[in-house]
Amino acid sequence: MTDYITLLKEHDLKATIQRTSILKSIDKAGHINIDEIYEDVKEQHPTLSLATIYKNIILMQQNKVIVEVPMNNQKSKYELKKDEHMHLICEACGNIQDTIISPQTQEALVIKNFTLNNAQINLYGLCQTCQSN
Amino acid sequence: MTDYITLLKEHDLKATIQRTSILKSIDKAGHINIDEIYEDVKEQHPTLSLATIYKNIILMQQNKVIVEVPMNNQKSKYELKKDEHMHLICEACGNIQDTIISPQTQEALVIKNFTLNNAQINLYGLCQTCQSN
DNA sequence: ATCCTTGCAAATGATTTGCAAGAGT
DNA sequence: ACTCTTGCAAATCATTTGCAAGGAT
Repeated sequence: MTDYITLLKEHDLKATIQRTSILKSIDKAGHINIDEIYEDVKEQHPTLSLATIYKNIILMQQNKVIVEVPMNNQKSKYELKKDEHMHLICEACGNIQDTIISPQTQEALVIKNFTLNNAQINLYGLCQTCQSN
Repeated sequence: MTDYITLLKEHDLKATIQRTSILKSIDKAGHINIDEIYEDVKEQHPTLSLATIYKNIILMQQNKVIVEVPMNNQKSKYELKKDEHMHLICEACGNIQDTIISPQTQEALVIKNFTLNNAQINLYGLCQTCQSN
């Protein structure tokens, strides 16, 4: 298990119960939206409010602890910041799977006259399980 | 100029003034969000309501006339559906530029055990103009 | 001790809905 | 003529804010 307290402090954020709980929830789920975090986190901390989650999601994004994954027609999900990767998003079951970006693709993302900061590669389709149904 | 009436009918939608106006607005801008469409479209059709835009954006997405481009921390933008391409999104000026996906990258997007439907490749960074400022 | 964070309730903003009147085929 | 679409206002849902009390360093 990652040490969420250290993670927060490394990014200049105070380590509160609320923040470590939110991080634990994101980490456990992999990719999760705000309402789902709220549902999850309430079990251990019934008084933790939605407003607190909103405030901290914004803060932790700014401080690069987490990353937003924008979804088509759905609420954004969030994940812990890690190396760049692609998302395979199943349009049937909503599941998101991480996949590495091949070196060839990496190269193709180097574009003339554009300074790349962050690449979002989201592939929408059907996961293995949903293909067979 | 594309014929929006034909475009709509081909996708089983009635051709109303409201819809052709929205399409014209999207086409003109390239990438545009709902509020911007509203501002634009009101000039010619002051009575056209926001609710109508929302309803039609949903409908035209379902009928594959337009495509949503989800933005990090901003309202989604919309574009006319066309061949797959990448988006170079400038984090400074907000401008979006379309770029083709190289054949090598195309290949790399063919993933085992995943049926690809639609690829969203969004590169966030600085455009040429904003680099020099 | 100080400054930051939380939780609540209220405010704001975005999106959706119901319905009667009007438009498209 | 028939059915779908529009515009309005109201309803709902999502997100943000202000503030007093509590927590982290």
